Amino acid sequence: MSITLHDVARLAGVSIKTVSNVVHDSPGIRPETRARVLAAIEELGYRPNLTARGLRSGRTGAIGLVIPDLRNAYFAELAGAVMTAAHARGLYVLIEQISGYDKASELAVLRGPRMQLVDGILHSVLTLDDDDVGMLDLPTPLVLLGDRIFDGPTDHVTMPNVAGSRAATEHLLGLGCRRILALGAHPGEVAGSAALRLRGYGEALSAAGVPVHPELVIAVQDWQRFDGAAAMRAVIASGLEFDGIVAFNDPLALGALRVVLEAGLRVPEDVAIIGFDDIDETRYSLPTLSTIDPGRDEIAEIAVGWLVERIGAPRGSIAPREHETRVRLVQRESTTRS
Amino acid sequence: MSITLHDVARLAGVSIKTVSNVVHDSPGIRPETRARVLAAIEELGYRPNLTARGLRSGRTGAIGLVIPDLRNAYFAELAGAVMTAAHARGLYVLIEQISGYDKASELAVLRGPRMQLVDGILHSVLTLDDDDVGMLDLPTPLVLLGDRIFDGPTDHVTMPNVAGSRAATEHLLGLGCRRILALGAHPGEVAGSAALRLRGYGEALSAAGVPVHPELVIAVQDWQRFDGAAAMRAVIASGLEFDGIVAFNDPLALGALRVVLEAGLRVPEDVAIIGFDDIDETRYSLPTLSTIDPGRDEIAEIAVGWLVERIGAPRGSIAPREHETRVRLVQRESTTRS
DNA sequence: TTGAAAGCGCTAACAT
DNA sequence: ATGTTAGCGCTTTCAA
Repeated sequence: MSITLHDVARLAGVSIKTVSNVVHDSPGIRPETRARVLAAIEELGYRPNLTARGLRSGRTGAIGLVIPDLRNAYFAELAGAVMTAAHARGLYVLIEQISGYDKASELAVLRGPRMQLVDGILHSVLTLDDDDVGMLDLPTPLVLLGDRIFDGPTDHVTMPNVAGSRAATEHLLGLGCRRILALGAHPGEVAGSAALRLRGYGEALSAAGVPVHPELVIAVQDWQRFDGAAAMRAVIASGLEFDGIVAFNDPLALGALRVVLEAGLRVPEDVAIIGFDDIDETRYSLPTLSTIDPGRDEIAEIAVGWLVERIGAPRGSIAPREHETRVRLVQRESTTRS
Repeated sequence: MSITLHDVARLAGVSIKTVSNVVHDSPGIRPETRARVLAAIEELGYRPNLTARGLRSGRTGAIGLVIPDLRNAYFAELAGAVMTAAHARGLYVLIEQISGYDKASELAVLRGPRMQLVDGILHSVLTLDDDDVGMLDLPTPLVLLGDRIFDGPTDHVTMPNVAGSRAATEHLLGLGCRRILALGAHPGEVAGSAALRLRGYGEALSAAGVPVHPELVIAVQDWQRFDGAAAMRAVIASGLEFDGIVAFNDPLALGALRVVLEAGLRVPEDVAIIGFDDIDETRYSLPTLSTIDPGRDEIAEIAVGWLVERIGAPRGSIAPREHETRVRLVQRESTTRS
């Protein structure tokens, strides 16, 4: 069996209360007592039992991170950032992936048994939307990430979707592009990144007085390289003319890049391409990919901070807050015409 | 406060033992009693407190996964596979990243407070080697992943490093390549993937009667795209002749691919390139990248299974086991000459 | 400044 | 077939 407070207390010749006080640096302990206890702890190699502490205190010291898929580079990088932010506050992170692409799976994870042992949840919303905010009234403190729910019952941290894709589009317009594809639309979707990024695209064109051609808005199923490549094959086969691509995320852009090059077009001379998310890979493609940096570390830092505040505060005492990170356009070779 | 066994017992008019039995599907409960208890559970929305259960049973229901870096695609994909395997057994996964590239950081994570609340640890060894196995004598059941420690005190699951790079090299030899670069060596390293993969490369050449030229073995600092690109720039600048590249992982191969193409060489016609790990990205590069599939799902499945066995068995009762996954070469465009 | 004791919610040995 | 009860290791009043 492992060493308990009692063992330490016995060796030090004090009560367990005193040992506990020493462990917690509580004030009002005579230096010599403290030294004796510390020595006993050292000698026995005592380590507090976190489970027992959790049972007693009602806290586990863990936060849950609910994300769609760790295999997706964006979320893997986000998870890394969240872990860093959490560790800085002495918390650990329990990552859960949403198993299916539907509301039932998403709610199942949030309500599931695993999220029982966390003090709070960071949730990157996948399919839920404003109609479902009622379902988010969990007993556990919650902070939302992503772009599907804005008027939820709790804090929300997001990236500048509209401003980002607007900046991306303006960047291509500045290069002289006039027939810019918007790659990654989800037709019929109202909430969600696809809708917001499409809005930014439209705003940029309108502001520049460039007509918005519906045929330049390219729908895709998913946001993987595969989808970007497939969609671009169809575009090229159809003979549609274009001179720039604003892709709604980096994998889409990389998939499109590949097909565009295969078709014998030059990037950025014939077609300028820009992505969104600034995943690591964009630095190493050929050509390197311009993109929008979503401020992942900033998102993680704010979200964890807010969650910690909520965990420490009485339920309902904090009004929902909203934070959007700053836009930063990262220009690389795919949009740099010499 | 939350609902406890007592609340349910009171409502159902039974003792907490009976409720506990129902929750655990223990045999010997009259159907009508069970129905009554189930109804009470439903009515009150009772959820067992996992912390209390953990304190009582000495199990937490969690396993720890200690990996170098979630931002690395290989480990992110491995983590996903481990989570899937763990969930199938009703366990959750606590991921920890090793903060620094040194033995102290690595041991700190293994011994750290967070690994206290797991029943067992899956550890992808980063810097420890055979000299350090003594340090792995943890109180917690442990299964090792990776290629640095083979004669450790516990189970070890690995991929076919030697056989994989040998197969990769043989594949290029089969295409007619005779001056094949080995990209990714770590000079002086004995344990670790780099040494093993270099051995496989040498074995293939020797078996084919092709001389091993030391200048074709290219050392790199790290195994990122950046390093592959930098090393290849130096190679090309030096005027060294080569007609194939066996890269020791996929990012190295992708970095090299980029530089080779920039230099005006054709892939695979002038230079055939093959990587190692089969990360998702290899399906989408231009050209797509041939690689060695390390059997990630198989690794996760076996490792979690063995860890569960160790958790359930008395300490020291299971002799160390070893499992190496099967080699599978994935041929894609970068080595397909028509 | 330190000690004694109750109890967090659960499991399991022991009774009935 | 079901009930009683003693802890798991810790925190936390309440006393001394």
